[in-house]
Amino acid sequence: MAPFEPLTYGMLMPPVLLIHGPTASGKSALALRAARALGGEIVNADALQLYADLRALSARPTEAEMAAVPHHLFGVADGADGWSVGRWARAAAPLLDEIRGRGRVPVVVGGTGLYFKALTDGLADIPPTPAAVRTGVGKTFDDLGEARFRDLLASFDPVAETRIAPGDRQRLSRAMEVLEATGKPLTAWQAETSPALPAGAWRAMVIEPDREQLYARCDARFEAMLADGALEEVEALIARDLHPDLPVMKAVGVRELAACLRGESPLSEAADLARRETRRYAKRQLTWLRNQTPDWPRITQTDPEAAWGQFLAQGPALTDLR
RNA sequence: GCCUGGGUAGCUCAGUUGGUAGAGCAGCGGAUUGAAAAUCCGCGUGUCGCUGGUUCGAUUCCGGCCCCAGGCA
Repeated sequence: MAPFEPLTYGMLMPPVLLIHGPTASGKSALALRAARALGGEIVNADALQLYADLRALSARPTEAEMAAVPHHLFGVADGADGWSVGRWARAAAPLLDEIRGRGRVPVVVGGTGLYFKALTDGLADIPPTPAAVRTGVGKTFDDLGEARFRDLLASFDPVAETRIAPGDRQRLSRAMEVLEATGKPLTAWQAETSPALPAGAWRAMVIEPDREQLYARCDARFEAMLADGALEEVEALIARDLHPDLPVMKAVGVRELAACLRGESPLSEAADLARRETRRYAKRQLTWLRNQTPDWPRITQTDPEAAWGQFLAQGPALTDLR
């Protein structure tokens, strides 16, 4: 791994450290360890830890942990207010600059691969689309059916239509939505993308534990979440009667625990299903890591001390990060 | 010890009138540009309990053995 190249802007700005890994892999603890070693501040890159509503179920760091080291973008959003990659990136980019400007190392940690990609590869600079356009497009999709919807999309943005897999209503709708809201094809926007972080400005690592061990940790952690009040949390969340399409409502465990609270299934069954969904989620993350960040250094240890040692052993000297 | 039923995929099971087998669930692989804990695509992963026999060929038929469940002793 090459040492950091001098940054092109600002002089001697500390680099950004990115810590990515599947759920329950020990990311938060490692981030804490890294932040302590580097004089860093932790920045959340997890789509669900953004929301104030889900403390236990999203495995957000504890109050004590957040007090020990500065933490940013944890629990800052209201569940009724759905965030997106774009919104996160618009909040994170200036924050990273600000932290670095103070001479501190931002330690970006989370399980949302797309968020990291927005940093390292960039995100198309598409203006937010009005909610009305989105609902309208959804209705059009229902009215036309996928085949005719695709034909319509293809007449304006054939590249997008070809690229999107069969049945992927979400992406087909998004392509149409951007077209309608901006008058410009999604793929044209995407072609103009540039990274938010310059290539030499960051160092990354991926925690990739043995799968069996990871699944066991997922199972154990769900039990801990229940003990930590996850059920009560979901009860409060469903009492808000939010729109089911909002990201908070899609967090792993919400649907299962809500069914249990409605008396539709015993807790043991809800927990079984939630654990299964957690494992599936972890598997999807592993697929992302393997294929989207193949050249990021691998950490196999889940213990923070051991993991940090593993990182130092395969990266540049600690001084290069400071 | 005897009788009956059963041993086939990780689990629950189906099936093959003899040509090495298939469902559900679990699982695995992949895609991923503003819902990404989302959304979508793809894939049976197997000493058919063991061992002899009959047969060109046995998971299937026959014998023996082992294991599990229930019943009788």
